[in-house]
Amino acid sequence: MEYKEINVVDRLANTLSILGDAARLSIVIYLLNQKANVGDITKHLNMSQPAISHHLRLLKDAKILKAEKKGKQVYYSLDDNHVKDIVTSGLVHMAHGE
Amino acid sequence: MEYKEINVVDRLANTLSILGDAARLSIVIYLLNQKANVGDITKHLNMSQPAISHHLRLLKDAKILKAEKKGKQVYYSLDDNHVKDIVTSGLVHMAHGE
DNA sequence: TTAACATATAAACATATATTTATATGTTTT
DNA sequence: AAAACATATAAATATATGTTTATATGTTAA
Repeated sequence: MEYKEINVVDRLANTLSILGDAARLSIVIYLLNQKANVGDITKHLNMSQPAISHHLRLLKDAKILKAEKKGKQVYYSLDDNHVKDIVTSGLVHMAHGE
Repeated sequence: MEYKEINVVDRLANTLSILGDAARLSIVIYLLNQKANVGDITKHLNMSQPAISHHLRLLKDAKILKAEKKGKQVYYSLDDNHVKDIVTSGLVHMAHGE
């Protein structure tokens, strides 16, 4: 018997809700083609460092990002390609939409 | 000059946040292959009718669903195929994921 | 080992969101 | 026109979420 029994719809809803925040979505988009550490991301988004860390934790908990410690910085990158398709397909659609 | 100047990222984030709720996502999935009225949806989701109406309004405001009045019932259906790809691709990924 | 740096955590606050209960609006049928 | 029905709206409440400020943890450099 599985550890937690959550259906596909609930899991997808959770993933989409995590992606459904402009700050987090910007982070994910920034990381579509590169990995970056917290300082980089903080500068890129122009937000406070604790706020960024908070969002990064949510993204990591949702298995959207993974973290890799390299000296005193922590580099974040996409955990896999599950989300990449959703985001890029979303971006394409938005670019077309009215 | 445009009425409101919202960039692609903000609009996508908004769409994803609307989809990122289990009740609303269930409604959208239910409507992937059919249109249905509020009563149908209410029975299908086993929620209160006002709660369903509330979610339907959010989905309509986000241009995810459109409404069509037919007698005393209101039929809801996908507004276009923008969202269909996002949801179906999301479902596929979740079905594969761990 | 102390200082400087990078990131994470915690508490506090403000805001947003979902759900219920009650009621209103609009449509058809009798 | 009244009754029955389908849906929408409003107010109230509860809960969740994002941001700030302050501080803690862990790592490298001096």
